[in-house]
Amino acid sequence: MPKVSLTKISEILGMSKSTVSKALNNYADVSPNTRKKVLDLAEELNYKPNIFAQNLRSQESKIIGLIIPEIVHYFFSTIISGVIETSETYGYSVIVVQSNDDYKDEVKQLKLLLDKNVDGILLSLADNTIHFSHIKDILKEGIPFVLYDKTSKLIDCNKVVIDDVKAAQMATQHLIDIGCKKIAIIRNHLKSQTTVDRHKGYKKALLENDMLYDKRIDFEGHDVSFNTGKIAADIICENHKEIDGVFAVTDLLAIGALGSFREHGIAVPDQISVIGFSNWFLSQITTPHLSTVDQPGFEIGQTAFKLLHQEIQNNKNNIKEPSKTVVIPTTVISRESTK
Amino acid sequence: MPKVSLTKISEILGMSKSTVSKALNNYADVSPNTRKKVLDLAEELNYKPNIFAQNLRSQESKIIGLIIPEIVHYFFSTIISGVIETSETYGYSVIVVQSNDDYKDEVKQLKLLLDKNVDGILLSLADNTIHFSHIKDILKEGIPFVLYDKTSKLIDCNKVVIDDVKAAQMATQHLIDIGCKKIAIIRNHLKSQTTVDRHKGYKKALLENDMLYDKRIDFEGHDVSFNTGKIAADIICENHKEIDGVFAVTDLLAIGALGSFREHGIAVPDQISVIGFSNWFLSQITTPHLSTVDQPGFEIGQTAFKLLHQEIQNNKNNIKEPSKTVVIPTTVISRESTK
DNA sequence: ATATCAACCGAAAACGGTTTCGTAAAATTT
DNA sequence: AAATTTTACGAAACCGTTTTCGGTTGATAT
Repeated sequence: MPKVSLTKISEILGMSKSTVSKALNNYADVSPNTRKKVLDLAEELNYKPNIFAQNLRSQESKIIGLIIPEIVHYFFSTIISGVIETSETYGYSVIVVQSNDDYKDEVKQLKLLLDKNVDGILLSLADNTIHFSHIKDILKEGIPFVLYDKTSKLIDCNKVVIDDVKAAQMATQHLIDIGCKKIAIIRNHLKSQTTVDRHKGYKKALLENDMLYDKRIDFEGHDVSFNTGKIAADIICENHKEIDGVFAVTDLLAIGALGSFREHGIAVPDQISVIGFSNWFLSQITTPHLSTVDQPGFEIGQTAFKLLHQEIQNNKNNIKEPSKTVVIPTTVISRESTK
Repeated sequence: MPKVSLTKISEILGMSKSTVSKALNNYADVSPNTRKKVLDLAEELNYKPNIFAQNLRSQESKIIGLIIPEIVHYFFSTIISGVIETSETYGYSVIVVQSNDDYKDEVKQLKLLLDKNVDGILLSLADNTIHFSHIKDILKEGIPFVLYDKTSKLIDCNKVVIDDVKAAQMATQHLIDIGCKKIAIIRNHLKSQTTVDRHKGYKKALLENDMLYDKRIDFEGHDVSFNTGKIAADIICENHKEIDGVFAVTDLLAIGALGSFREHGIAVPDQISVIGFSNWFLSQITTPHLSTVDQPGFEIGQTAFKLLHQEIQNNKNNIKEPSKTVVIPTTVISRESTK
């Protein structure tokens, strides 16, 4: 079955490509009569415009690129979902690639997307990205670009983030509000910016409530896994009977701690309250259900796309706007693990 | 900064586009001398071929479409990951769209991808898809297409699936092997094909071990959620003390059951063994860790892409191959919840 | 000296649309 | 009846690349 092109239609109808094109695109200078003839035949032959030709002409693909650290990750998958659903309503599609939270891959994927001539790019920085020339290059070229979630002050572009400091502070404040007197933090190293910020928020809450920051109950693991949370909580059970509240910088750490407490026969929340961070799906199905901070991935993705789309429009109209950073609000979700 | 095209390079160098193009594409009929001049200037001007023009010429985009029922879903996200990683090594990108497990959306997204002129499509059928004309149409057009996970015998195309019957049988057999005498099943309605098959596998295992299928301990909920699992297990605790094994057709159902058993003070696995299905991430971090059936999403995605790629190649070479169905093997993962 | 052949290059068509601009015919105004 | 405007259409350029098909050199073989 031969593809039916605009040219073919024009030949059949004995008119020029121009007229056919105009008829199909609702131009004013085509008579109702010919318009009908064109539309009818197009319908009959099931004509679909060749998008490659349209892309070439318009120099745009209506496709954007999304670089995500990890696809198999609850929080990030909600972001993907937010980006994809929103972009669809604007007539855009999304090519998704993965950086594996690695600088090398990030650079590679960025280049790959540029080679595909996407209309814009959404990126969350890999953990170990400390040089930004690859990003500054594309900003210099004027390619629409927005950073989401993991960003850097050293890059001047549109961003959408959450306020990790404030969110962590609210989580800690929640523990204080329900009566905790000695609150530990479980976290990973301070090379991750989010961890730095959440750590800061934790200390800020303590300070504002005239509680002392105690280095001995600041548990630093080498990652944010279930096991790391478990190990930290093991130490709490053995050496720190005075602790009655735990703020874990991720839900996974918190759930690991929950497991340890159960094994040690320590009742949550009666003896110790636990709050996590991110509101992963699984925090709803632990026993007890985990209190946490909702980090609205869908909304982050949605907002990121909208910013990008705005940039794309501005680009077309030669408008330059100063960069802005949108902060998506977070909320503390109180469930069974805090009381 | 104006985009630098092949034409521009040819003008600067005072030669034809043809020669420049050939130099860049390693054609034999260009002298080492001119080749060097072209390559040097292209390098200097940071020339990037315009992919829109290449697409138009070659009539291919090196992009495939992936239609997934739900993005925010552990199993499906592993499939996405498998498709994306594999396609990358073949030089393809992936546009991801979501059907929300709904027929209407499936049709819409399929059309959307076709309009984008993707080189091929990967699809998992929505639960309520019972007419297949939208799919048969694109098969008729010869567009490379493969079904993964949820498929239908009524569609003649390449497929990649798991053997749900066999997997469920193995899961049940595992319970029997460890000594369970009375095994319940927790599932949703039989409108879902996967549920039908897993149900079948459960009964098959019972039959082969001369155990009676008992309708009263075949628990049908209206979905496969945590809560449904919990409710079913509540009934088990109250009315069916004889049950010493539970096969849940999803991990979520199993975890709901686990929660109920804990609340009722029933020890898992000492009093009752529980096995789930899918090996979601969260099955590793429950207490006790959940035994389950590994459903290798990454490999499914990987294989699906490879099949699609084969189809694309065959299409180019005008080769027609008969459809085949690849069955990805599943394995029982024995953890703490069965013993 | 001519015929043969390889090496190198370019003109031009092709992919399939969009859009500008010119113009002939028809309709309207003086 | 002449001047003007509107309507409707088409020619052609353009987007940027690939590839076929000749053709012009210069070197080699006869």
